[in-house]
Formats: sequence, structure tokens, C-alpha cells
Amino acid sequence: MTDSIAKSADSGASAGARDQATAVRKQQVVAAALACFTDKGVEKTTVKDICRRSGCSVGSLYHHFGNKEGVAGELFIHAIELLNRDLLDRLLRCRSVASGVRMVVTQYSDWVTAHPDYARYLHSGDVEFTPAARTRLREIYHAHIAAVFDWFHPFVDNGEMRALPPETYVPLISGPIRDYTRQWLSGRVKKEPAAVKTVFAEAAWNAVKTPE
Amino acid sequence: MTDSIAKSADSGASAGARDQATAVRKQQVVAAALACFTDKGVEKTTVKDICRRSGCSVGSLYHHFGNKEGVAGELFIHAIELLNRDLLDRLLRCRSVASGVRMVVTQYSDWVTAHPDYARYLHSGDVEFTPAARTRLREIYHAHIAAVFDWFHPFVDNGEMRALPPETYVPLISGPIRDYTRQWLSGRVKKEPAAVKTVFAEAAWNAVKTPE
DNA sequence: TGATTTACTAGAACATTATTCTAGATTAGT
DNA sequence: ACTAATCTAGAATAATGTTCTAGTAAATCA
Repeated sequence: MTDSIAKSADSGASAGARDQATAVRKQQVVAAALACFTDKGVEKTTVKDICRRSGCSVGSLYHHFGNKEGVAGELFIHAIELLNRDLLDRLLRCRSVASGVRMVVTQYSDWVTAHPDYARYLHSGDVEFTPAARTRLREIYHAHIAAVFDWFHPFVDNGEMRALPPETYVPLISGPIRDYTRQWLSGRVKKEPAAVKTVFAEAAWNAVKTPE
Repeated sequence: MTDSIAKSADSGASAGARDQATAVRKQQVVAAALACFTDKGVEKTTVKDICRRSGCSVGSLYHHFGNKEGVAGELFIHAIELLNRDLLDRLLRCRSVASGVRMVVTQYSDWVTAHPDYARYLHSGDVEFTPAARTRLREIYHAHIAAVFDWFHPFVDNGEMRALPPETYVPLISGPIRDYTRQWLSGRVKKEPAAVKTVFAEAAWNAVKTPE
């Protein structure tokens, strides 16, 4: 008993055959959900669609996820963690504020281009979460923002970056590229993000650097 | 017959009692839909909710709108036309590029603050449109962009504004404030847009003005 | 090992919700 | 007034989300 608790607590490292199988199954369902969302839109995919595509039964799906929102929530969280981890990995390797700020922009552009399905889903906004998922997302968001701000903070202190209302940094730096990718993903604009990302990267650095 | 066609063609100016009544009825339904969406979220409002709130029968609703998407689509179009018209009205009164660019930002901030329900809905992304509504929206979008660009174009020609890839102007100018208001509407950030709009307005002008 | 509990799977049953249908009322045109 | 079209109403139907029951396989423990 204590042993099994330990197993389910550490997520995946040394899991039993059973735990591993269910992890796989859940992953299949989440992946199928994304595929369906991409094909037909979130609103129009039914749980039967997801079941068909994943080879999972309704009973099983509801056992693992509670309801449709549960699937959508786990997918959302999975996607956002991929995005956040990738950003942080790259950011920690930057050696100057200027490159860090530009990195935040180009990373977003690159990631969206590399994972358009995830990105489209993250942008869709189309998701009603369970309260649990909602608070989990809040935690993830705050932890991520905190980590990113930790990296930038010294440069505000040493005067390389402007001191601004804290809530304005993210919109100033990421707002334009996010806005652009949103339009690109929805087909309103043709040119790939890569073709314009340096414009937004320069603008971002320009917006937050201390003026000469 | 020809007369009645003429009546339904010019929308509202000199409409008969019948046309006027249905216009009112449709407006009631759309307003009720917005109220429901605000209360319970788009996904969770049923057509019965909308019927109850608007005093409209299902049959009547389907007669006028075709389906639920139809209601959502008309609401969306209504909202976006309010927003666009307000922007254009103000923009045409500006006497300099700098004030024009800043206006685009502050107008968005002001409008969202004045109409948070409309704005939340516009931001929700949560809408699957009918093909008809989709193309209509495309037209509206393009017409609006064209009108706005008409205003700005001379200032690119005379060198007051930078020449940039055309697709980048909107994200550069409006991206940050949109990003911020999105966060504000979803409660992730407390400070009202009005408290930070000048930061974004300055950044916008800075991003598109020709450097000294 | 064998017994027992727990987690999981499956799909039928059920409940809710979107949509269609039928019938009747109102209005506009002639 | 007559006719046709539009509109309204709510019952009937269909599609979809959720729950339930029964059975299976894996893990735990004596």
C-alpha cells in the first residue's frame, strides 16, 4: 500500500506495468483529443470522436478524466508546460538582457511554428476548465512568470532594463508576436512568423531597454 | 412584393411595423445571449437559457438565427462593429500620426473598460461560426483595416512613420494592449487598463515612428 | 500461492441539450 | 376579404454528454 502510493507519487520514473499502461492510455486519449480538435474544432468534437480515435471506451475515458473538460484541461496543461519549459531552457542560456528579450520573442515564434496544433489549441481560448485545472493553471502560470522574472530582475536593478509596472513587461515583449501568431494560425495572414519575428524582437527590446 | 424587398434591403431606416418588431426581437435574443455568456460562459449556456432570458420561443429563435452559432455569430459581428466604428470615429479626428497611433491604443483600452461584456466575448475566441458569418467577418475585418490604413498611409509616405511589413503594424501597435486587456478580463491581473494604457501607447508610437 | 481488494475497461442505460417539425397566429400585399 | 408569407409556439426527435452495472486484469496481502 505505502509502496503503491510512492509509485503513483513519483510520476513515471519507476512505475509498475499497470501505472505505465494507464499513463500510455491517458496520453493516447489526450493526443486523440488534440487531433480531433485540430480536425473539427473543439466545439464540434464529441467524446465518441475521441474514443474512436484513441481506441478508448467511454467508461474508461470518464474513469480517467472525469468528463470532457478533464481531457481538454490535461491537454491544455501539457501544451503549456511544453511551451514554458522550452522557453526557460533557452532563456537560461542567454548571456545578455538584449538577447534574452529577443529570445522570448523568437522562441515563441519558433515554438508555434514547430507545434501549430498545440499552439492553435492554446490560442483557442475555447476551454472551460474544471476548478482543479483552473487553479493548477494559475500555479503553473505564476511559477513560470516568477522564474522568468528572476532571470530579468538583475537587469532592472543594474539599469539595463527600464523599471516599468510589472504587469506591463509581458504584454510589451510578447504581445505583438502573440497577436501575430494568432492571426497566422487562424489563416488571416499568410507570412510565417519566422519572416517577421525579428521585427517584433527588436521592438520588444526597444520597448523595455533603458533609453540612451 | 418589390416594395417589401426594398424595405428589408435598407436595414431599418423606414421599416414596417413587422420588420421593426422582428429587429427588436432579434436584438433581444442577441442581448440575452450576451448576458447568458457573461453569467455562465459560452459553453454552458443552452438555447433554453437564451429563450428564457429573451422571452423568445425555440421555434422563433431557430427561425431567425438558424442555430445557436447563428446567435453567437450575430452577437460577435455586432460587438466588433461597435468597436470598429468607435475607433474609426476617434481616429478621423486625430491631427497627427503620433496622436493617431496613441489613440488606437487608448481607444481600445477605453472601449474594453466601458464594455467589458462585449470585450470578454470578443476575446473568448470561443465561437464556431457559420461559413456565412465567417466570410462576413472577413469582409468587415478587411474593410476596417483598409480604412485605418488609409488614414495612416500618408504618414508612411511622408516619412513620419517607418515602412514595415504591412502585417506587422497591427500587432506592434495593438498587440500589447490587447494582450493586457485579455489578462485583465480573465482576472489574472488587477490593475485597470486605464492605469497602464499610456505605457502601451508610448511603446506603440515608439515602435512605428521613424527613429531620429 | 491463493484470496481479496483495487484499478481499470466496456458498452448499455440515462439525462441533457440542440435541432426539427407541425400547427396555428399575425402581418403585408392585392 | 383573400392569399401568401412571415413569424411564433412548443411538442417531438436526434445528437451528445454523463452515469451505471457488470465484468476483467492487475496489485496487495495472508
